[in-house]
Amino acid sequence: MTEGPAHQSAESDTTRERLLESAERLFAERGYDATSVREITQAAHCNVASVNYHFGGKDNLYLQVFQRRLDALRRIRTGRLEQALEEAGDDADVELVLSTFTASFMEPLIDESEGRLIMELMAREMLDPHLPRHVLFETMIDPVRRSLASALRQVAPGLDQVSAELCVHSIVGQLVHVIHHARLRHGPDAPSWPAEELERMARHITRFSTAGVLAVAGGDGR
Amino acid sequence: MTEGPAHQSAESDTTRERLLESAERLFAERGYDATSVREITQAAHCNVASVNYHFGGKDNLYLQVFQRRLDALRRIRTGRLEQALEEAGDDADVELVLSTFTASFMEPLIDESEGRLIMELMAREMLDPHLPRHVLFETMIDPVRRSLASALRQVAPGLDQVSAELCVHSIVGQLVHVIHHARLRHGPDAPSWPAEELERMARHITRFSTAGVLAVAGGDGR
DNA sequence: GTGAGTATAAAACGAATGTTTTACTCCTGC
DNA sequence: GCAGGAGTAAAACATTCGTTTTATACTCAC
Repeated sequence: MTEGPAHQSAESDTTRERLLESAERLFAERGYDATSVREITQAAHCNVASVNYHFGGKDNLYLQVFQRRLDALRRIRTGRLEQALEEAGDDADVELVLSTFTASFMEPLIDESEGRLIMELMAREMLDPHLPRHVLFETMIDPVRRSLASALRQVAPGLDQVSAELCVHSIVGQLVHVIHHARLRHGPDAPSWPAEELERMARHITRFSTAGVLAVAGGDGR
Repeated sequence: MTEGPAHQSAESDTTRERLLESAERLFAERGYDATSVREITQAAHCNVASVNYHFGGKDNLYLQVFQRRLDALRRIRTGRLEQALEEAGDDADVELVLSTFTASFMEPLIDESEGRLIMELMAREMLDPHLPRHVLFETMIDPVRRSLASALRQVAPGLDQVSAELCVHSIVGQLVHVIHHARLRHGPDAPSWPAEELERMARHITRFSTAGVLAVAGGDGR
């Protein structure tokens, strides 16, 4: 009576999995330092010592939270681009690349909370690193940047490597800004964000950046 | 001998001012939670109790660090835009607005460390708020956004209010991304960042965004 | 000179942190 | 039946945190 054994969604999972889920949510909402091991274990309905038993410490639990999601997220980002370029063949253009990338970037923010949390975690980690220096870059940021730069150069032949990287910066900067903006508008603990607003942002960023890339690729006159 | 009375730059200032400077630097480097009152007072060469004596607490010290800089920074951002529009008169165009705003946004990152620190602080505060909700928005973000949106609509008459705000989002997103990118490249404790690299970024963002704004303002065909 | 007020310093306080120790309950293999 | 490992829980651990208290110089008005 006093202890409901299965009245919550993920109650039947392993303690280890419950810890990962609670930690992911709390780290994303409050950051590494502001989240205590006691809060995590309380949310996971288990003892304080569980974190050290299953993960060896708070820092390694934080690392495992990232490693569980990063590979899948990187494959989505890079895979969608390659797939779209392949399907379009010779019809591929800058707008296709940008709408595809923008969509793959924003999808996790809409449909499921899983992806939104790892985006929040990455944004925090960029500003306040608590992971080994290479983790985020080697398994996520650098491959995605290279993938987008390569795709842009395929559809905009006038784009040299340096300009392509600058355009990647402009596009990613706009998209990351969406995350910050959406959190400030709807709060950090909202389960998901309104799809129509995000889609309006996606259409704008695609249009804005398509013109930007073409201008940079085509020299001053076009 | 053991106590150098004036061997440091700001040694002769008041304890209150030394606290503000140490706090600004440490909060910018490590964030609010990761910076302890003891670290701040040690860096300011004074006692732990000084923070509570002069500011009433860590949270109010943090607030005062912001209030000391925000007004000046807002005036730079908005003032430069009005000044440039006034001087150019009828020759004002989108590129002028964007190069002016980009320059005013990036200048604090180059010439002096004072401005760079408040930029870092604002970036952290956006992700992990520790100020009263309204401070950052009412005295900084909203006025600057309105100023840039207004300037854009003056030089791009086809731009409606909603599209102008979306363009502001795109431009600010790129510029904020520069700060994050520069810190990751050159470390959070670098006194300033290489001017030539920032100027290259500024030129790119201006060109990229000019084309973006014109495309959004001009409808699909132009 | 003296007392009120200001500024600084040293020490102590209670609370919260991550981690470790210890004990208890299962379950499994034999 | 029982040794032994895995999982969990309660308690204690040492540290660190922001803050408060107490005491000590210094200044200036009277």
